[in-house]
Amino acid sequence: MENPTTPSLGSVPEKPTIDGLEAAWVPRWNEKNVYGFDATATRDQVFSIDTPPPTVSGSLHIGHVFSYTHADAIARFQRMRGRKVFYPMGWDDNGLPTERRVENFFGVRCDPSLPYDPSFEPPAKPGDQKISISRKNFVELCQRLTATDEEVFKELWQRLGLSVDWKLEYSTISAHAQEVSQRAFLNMLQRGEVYSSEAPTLWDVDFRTAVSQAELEDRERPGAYHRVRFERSDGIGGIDIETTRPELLPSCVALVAHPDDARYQPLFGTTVRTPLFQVEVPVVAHELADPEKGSGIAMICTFGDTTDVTWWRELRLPTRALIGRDGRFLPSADFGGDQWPCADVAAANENYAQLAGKSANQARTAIVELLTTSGALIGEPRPITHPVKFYEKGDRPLEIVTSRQWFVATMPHREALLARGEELNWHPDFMKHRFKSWVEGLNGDWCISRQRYFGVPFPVWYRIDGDGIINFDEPIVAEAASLPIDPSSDCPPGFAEPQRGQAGGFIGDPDVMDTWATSSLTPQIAGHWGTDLFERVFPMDLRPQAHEIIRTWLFSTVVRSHLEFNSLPFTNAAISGWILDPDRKKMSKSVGNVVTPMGLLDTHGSDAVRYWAASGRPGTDTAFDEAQMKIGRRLAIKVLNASKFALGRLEGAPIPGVDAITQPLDRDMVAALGQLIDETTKAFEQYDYARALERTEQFFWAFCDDYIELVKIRAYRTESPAETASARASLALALSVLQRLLAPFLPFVTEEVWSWWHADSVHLAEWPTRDELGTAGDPNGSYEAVRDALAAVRREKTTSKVSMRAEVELVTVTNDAATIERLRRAEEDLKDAGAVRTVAYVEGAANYVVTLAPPAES
RNA sequence: GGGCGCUUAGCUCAGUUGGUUAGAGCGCAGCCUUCACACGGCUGAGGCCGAGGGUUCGAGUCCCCCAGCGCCCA
Repeated sequence: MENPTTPSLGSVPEKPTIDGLEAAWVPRWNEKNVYGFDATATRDQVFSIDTPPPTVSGSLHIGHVFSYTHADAIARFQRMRGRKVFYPMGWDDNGLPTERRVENFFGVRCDPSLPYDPSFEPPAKPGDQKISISRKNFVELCQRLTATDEEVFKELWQRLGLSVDWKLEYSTISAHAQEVSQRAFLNMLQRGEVYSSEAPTLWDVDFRTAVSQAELEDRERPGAYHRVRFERSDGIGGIDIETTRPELLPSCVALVAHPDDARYQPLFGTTVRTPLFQVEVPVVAHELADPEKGSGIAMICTFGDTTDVTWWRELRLPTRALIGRDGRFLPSADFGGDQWPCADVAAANENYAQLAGKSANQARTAIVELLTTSGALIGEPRPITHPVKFYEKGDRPLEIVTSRQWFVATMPHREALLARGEELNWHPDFMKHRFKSWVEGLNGDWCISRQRYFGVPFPVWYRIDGDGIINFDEPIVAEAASLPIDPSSDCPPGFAEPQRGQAGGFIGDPDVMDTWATSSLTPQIAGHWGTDLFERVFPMDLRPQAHEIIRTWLFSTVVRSHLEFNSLPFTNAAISGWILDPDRKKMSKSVGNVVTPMGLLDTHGSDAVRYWAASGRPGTDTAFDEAQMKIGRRLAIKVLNASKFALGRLEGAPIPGVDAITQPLDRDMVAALGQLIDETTKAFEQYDYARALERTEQFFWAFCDDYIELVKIRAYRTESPAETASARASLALALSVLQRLLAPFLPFVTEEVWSWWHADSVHLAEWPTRDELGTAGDPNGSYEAVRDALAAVRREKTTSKVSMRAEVELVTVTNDAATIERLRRAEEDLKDAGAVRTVAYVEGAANYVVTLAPPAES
């Protein structure tokens, strides 16, 4: 390595401190465009990162700091290796979380039927009663709030030291992101990969929107098995079924048992009558029926759960849906209609009247009463606890409601998607199983439409025929050049605004896209799909993210890229773990709210918090541990002090090159340094930042505690120029290498100390290589042998309760010949570091006898 | 029910193709008012590597089985 500089330490503070380094360096990095992407770089020179866009309406928690630090360490490593790093930051502002926050923050509610009010201003303080506003007004408030959220997030990210190129900032609600979303949607439509259909869909009755399988979660809820008797149509006996949802009895379309179930085999093909409603339903066979569950025979209703939907579809059963979009039973049912044969319509309607307008819970109470009275309820309901499907952000169990939705046809591509999962490099590798089991468990196409307001609209309209019937099958698509459009305010080609909603006219698609339908396009959005830039960054090199969104973000991105480009969207996925409470439980809200990321950065310093984060191994859940941050802080301070001291030894004269490294101790230390470079480089190449940090840290402390101590006097000594030069060259080399190896983890303190002897940023310096060591490295065992002897001297001083500066009269080293030779060649260093006067050597089993000098007369 | 991961010192964790007396940090104890660092330094005491079985000259490391914890999927 060349060291043309003569350190001039005029800029080194007398008492250096790590406090305030963030405030000093963030603006300078911005000014000097240290992290700017070189948009002229060719694809092979680029390292591109598909940064997760955080949901801005949520607050950033410590888990974000954790995983974003991991990605940043990798970005910094790649940048120092000479790659042109494409590291954007996006904001995910679409979707329900933002809507909810806007409703609460401003005290408003969206009513799409209202006209836009350009002069609307929300009240200074939200009132008890929410104000209804138009969709456009609502969206404006969403944008206003997310804009301020984004500023707060950006400040935190900069403070944390993320080496993002802020010129590449994007948001998922921007016109650009909308344009990309709509274009990608239209491409899929053209290729037949997306379709709309009136079908049973998972439905949240509070948000009144469809949700997708990826947004489900099971929650254990109390319920009860109700044993209900159906009378056989032939009049010879009844069949008892068990159900947790007796209120769906009027929606019953069949009974089902396993085809191999001998108890029910004779009944397949026969019919039974539902109690209370006297509807004749068949007894059918299907393998999904569980003989172990309840009485082994179940009622199929349209629709109680997703299994009902499967049975309904595969067995071609009629539809008798009775739950509305508000989760309440419809006002009436068509008993006796074409699809609804009924032996006693009057009784059925009378009983149904007890359910009409009620919620599921209320209806359950009512029907249990009716069943009890009629004698069809056998025994008492048996309480159980069972998993119930919820929308992850919802408070009431999901219903299944038939509605028109847009779907991406994922099911035909399952095998191909599984192959994509295999093709992707997962870090750690075992995370691939999450993807695999998710794809294998898919039970339907991906529903991407949401009946919400704040999101990307579908760029289509529908013709209304002369009779006022909407033709959903042949949507009018927006012209590519016009994107992005909002079909609720923009007019389709060939129509005029007055024709909206009129017979013979058109109507816009009312829905918005699922948030994942947009964020699955982050490579296209960030990389400006369609421009020259995209070719330079796609497929991305790295997707860093947490494991909880493998089934959503990672999966959906793979789907979109597979369909659009027939490739993976990124070649590597680095999956971060979760932050757990110190008691190993999932981080609780209460703790997360008390311990804000910004507060931690204030208390410990950004480098310290990053140190804690980078200590968490890839994919491993990590305990929230402020003690670890204190250790990181200590390391940062040590970097500061050790650098100051070492540079002080180098001051005043040119630093010799590596050819000057001639002393065995120095050459052995440099050999170890070379090994460290190999190890950390390899670890980083495998995305194992934690190992790189651990090894570097370990080396660094030994370097400070032992090597600097051993050579600090020699580096000053003038009577033996070669030995002095060797010490000075080695110190400079090791210091330079260590500062650079630590730079991805401790960007602030390393930049500070680097600036004391370099003009350019350490973050643009070259990642250390063995080449720069020249032939200086020579693994000869001296470093370890001398450290061992020094430890023996220190041990004696400690047990004798004297200062480390106390003089030692004699050290008698007993050891094998080779070790003795190593020590002999570094004897002066040992004497310097241990204040030793004489060293004697004896061959034999390893032992040190340290004789302290009598205390000096004072 | 299927799958994945974890179980090593009081705590948090390393331990990369199996190789001599198992490592680090924190904490703890003791010492050192040291001229880079008291936001420090030095030294030390702590472990039959979750249980059982197997392969091997040799197992924390490989195989089988069991248990506990966590997560993913159904």
